[in-house]
Amino acid sequence: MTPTTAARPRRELLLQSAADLFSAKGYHAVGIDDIGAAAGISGPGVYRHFPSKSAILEALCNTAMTSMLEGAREIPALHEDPTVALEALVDLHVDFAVARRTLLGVWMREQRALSDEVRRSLRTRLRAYEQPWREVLTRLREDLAPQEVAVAVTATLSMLNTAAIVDADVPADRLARLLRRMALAALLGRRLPRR
Amino acid sequence: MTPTTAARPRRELLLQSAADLFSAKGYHAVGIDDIGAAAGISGPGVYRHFPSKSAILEALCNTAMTSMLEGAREIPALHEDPTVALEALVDLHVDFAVARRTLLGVWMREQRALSDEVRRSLRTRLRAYEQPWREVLTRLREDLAPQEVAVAVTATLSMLNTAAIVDADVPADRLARLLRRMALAALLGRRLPRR
DNA sequence: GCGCGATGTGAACGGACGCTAACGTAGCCG
DNA sequence: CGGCTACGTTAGCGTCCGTTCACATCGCGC
Repeated sequence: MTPTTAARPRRELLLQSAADLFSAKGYHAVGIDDIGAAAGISGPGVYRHFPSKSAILEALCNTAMTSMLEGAREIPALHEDPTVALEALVDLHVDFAVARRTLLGVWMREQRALSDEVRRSLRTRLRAYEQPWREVLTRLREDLAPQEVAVAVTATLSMLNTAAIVDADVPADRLARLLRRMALAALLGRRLPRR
Repeated sequence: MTPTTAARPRRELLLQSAADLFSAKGYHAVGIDDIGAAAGISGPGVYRHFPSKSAILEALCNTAMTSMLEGAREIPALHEDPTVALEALVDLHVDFAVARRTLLGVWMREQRALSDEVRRSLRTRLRAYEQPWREVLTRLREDLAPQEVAVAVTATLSMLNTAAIVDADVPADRLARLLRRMALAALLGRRLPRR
């Protein structure tokens, strides 16, 4: 578990609590008082750490996005073989989706609650995240038009993100392996790619 | 297009307007006044047709669910060959997802706004919808544990539902074919199933 | 013509909730 | 100590919005 209450700075505690609450009940069903209470302070004390409720959500979504981008940036350059690169991308995303499921769930479901401006920024960063996927897939699937490549990537990520929603009665490593296989099959098509 | 305004009963118009608005802005960002205005009446007149705002959302979600269930119920019995049955299920869902994209989008994103009771009911019906998928897939994939089959089905549907979100710059039939292939590949695995 | 149900309207209520205000206290630094 | 900053607390303001009320209007059966 996380190092207990007092040691961890309040701001982190608030983010964690808010993530859990948003994930469980949805952004609009959670009040500022709830968030504060879950972090050990009550109500308006939250405003000592965040300027608004939506700023908390924004921070969570940005954390999620940053976490994703961080890992994926250098993958495609590392491998000449596009199949290997694709496998690396899938692995990376699956691991992330399984490990930070609540954060990912919040990001997926609560974007609507953000201002247009912030949403645009997040969408831009998402496109950046998808970029290496598209590049690699373009090399592997010459039968697909560019927009089809884009759709295939979006659809695959959507499938992988199920990890954030699924009931936890499947052990994490088994879930990860299953999703990994499904994603690669979906992206590469059923005719065996190689080997 | 749909038969114009006056002819169609107001209730249907309200549902259509609400679906469009919810899909575009999200449930919480849409006011009763907006819904009324979009349907040609204003504000509280909506309450002549629905008891509450959430009842409109409920009606929309139920329509979506019913529409899905209706088609899928008798598929698996029709075909002895599980592969054929699976293809039929995929086709059915893809067609639905492409044809009623706004409705599906609302159902996907706005469930949180419903009461627990209604949500439970919808989840139950969703499980019923997924049942034939699980049966067929169980026959085809003896390597998967039952929970894994369930996850695979959920993940696949999640991927197919991307059709409701994707930017419309891919023609519907091409989108449908792409998603169909991806779904079958994901479900059957990359080692060719047969033939 | 006359009740009467169905449908729509503008006005207003009431509760929830995000956020501000005013104030207390503890630690730190000179 | 004196004072500044960081962090909390309780009380309450203001607003938004779903919902209700009281009241028109229209069409229709008797």
